[in-house]
Amino acid sequence: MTLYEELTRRGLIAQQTHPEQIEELMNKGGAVFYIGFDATADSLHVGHFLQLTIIKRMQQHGHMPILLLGTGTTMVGDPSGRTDMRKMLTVDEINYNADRFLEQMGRVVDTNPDKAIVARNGDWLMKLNYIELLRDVGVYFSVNKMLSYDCFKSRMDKGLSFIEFNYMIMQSYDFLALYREHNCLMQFGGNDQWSNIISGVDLVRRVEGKDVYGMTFTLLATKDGNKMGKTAKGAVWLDPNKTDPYEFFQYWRNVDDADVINCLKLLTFLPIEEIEEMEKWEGSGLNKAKEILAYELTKDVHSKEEADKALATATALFTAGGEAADMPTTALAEDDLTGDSASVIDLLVKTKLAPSKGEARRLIQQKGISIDVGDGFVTIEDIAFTVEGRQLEAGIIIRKGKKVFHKVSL
RNA sequence: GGGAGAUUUCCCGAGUGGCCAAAGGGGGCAGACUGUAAAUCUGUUGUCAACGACUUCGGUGGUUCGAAUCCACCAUCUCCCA
Repeated sequence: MTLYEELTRRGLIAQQTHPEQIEELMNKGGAVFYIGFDATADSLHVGHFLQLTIIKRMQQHGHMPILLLGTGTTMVGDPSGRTDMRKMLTVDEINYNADRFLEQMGRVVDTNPDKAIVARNGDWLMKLNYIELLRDVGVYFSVNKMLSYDCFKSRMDKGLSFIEFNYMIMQSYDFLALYREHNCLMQFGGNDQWSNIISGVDLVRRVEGKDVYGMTFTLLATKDGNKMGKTAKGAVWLDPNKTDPYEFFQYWRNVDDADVINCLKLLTFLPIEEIEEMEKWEGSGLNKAKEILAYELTKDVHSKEEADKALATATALFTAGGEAADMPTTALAEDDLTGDSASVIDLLVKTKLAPSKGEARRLIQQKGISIDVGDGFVTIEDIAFTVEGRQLEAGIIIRKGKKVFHKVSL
């Protein structure tokens, strides 16, 4: 099976400008392509991870990726898929974020100079001269056409500032710059990048008279079209300090039945045949598929050790028997105690299981809290319940609802 | 530059002087049912020393016994005209 066939079979390909040429380039090997990453946060998220898996697959087939860090484009801010303007970031913030990106990328793809080119578009975008740019590049952009793109249409009533309107031009210029510098022939990205990508393809054709190609990948979304990788608390980050590996594991362990197979296909490196086999599993059998998904992703994003630990912890907590080694833990200090004990309410707040004491009270009243001081979980019924200092020294486990476990020690 | 309108709790959105910690929906959290799923039903969703108190309705000041609601100024946003 060729790489192109595999991507197709996994349902990864969303849109492409020149299907035959792209397929040919991909099957031949040695193609230079790029994917851009705007440094809008200090960690990558699962959407970025999907792009990274593509880069990895391409590397495995002997292609040369350009990892483009958007140090310049982030100064402008991509309006695609947004209903309001992004927060403006400072140069320092952007550079800091870009460095974090690069660190994290190294865990998924090969960033060695002979296997990948790392570029920062700030290097050329920041040097652009306004009038020159208008004359050299601006002439090729039709405002009428730009306005007809979906990414701008949706902003017509909400308002769209000129800076955001220019984002597309910046991204198009990147393609031109990378084509000139590295003979880069393809740009990939998430499907929300389609209009930015095709305008880059257009620009290179108009300026250089050269056909370059663009392809987008399916966005990671649930069956009913919601973005995946978001929780009430925010995004699911790849940075273990922002989303700890156990939480990361749990996120995937808990996806809807309807989404497991899709996630396996889009995000994991498991052979497609194996996944298609799982597609036949039904009902509670899918539980196993979710476990596989969670394990595979934790392994690919963090490490095999972290994945093993998370799996062992989950098994221990949910099916009993076994050591619950890896779970969020809070270590208390002596002065967190009142006398020689601590009230559950305080513990809930200190562990951040409850944001306020009122919330903590409510949880207890609704029988949502149970505690294991060494001999199994007991539901706490009394708001004034306290835990002894010596019990804390031995370590206790607080359980909130069904799925949230937290260890407390002294 | 001129005119019209908007700004409410996590989000949307009601509320136009006391009955407002503020309807309704969404989302979140918990309980039941389950498969660590979905759907459904129930409870809950500002803070606290909690049948009470305190802080909130863009900001600042004012009117009033009493303001999310009225007035003034400021800020931000949208629309229309130039």
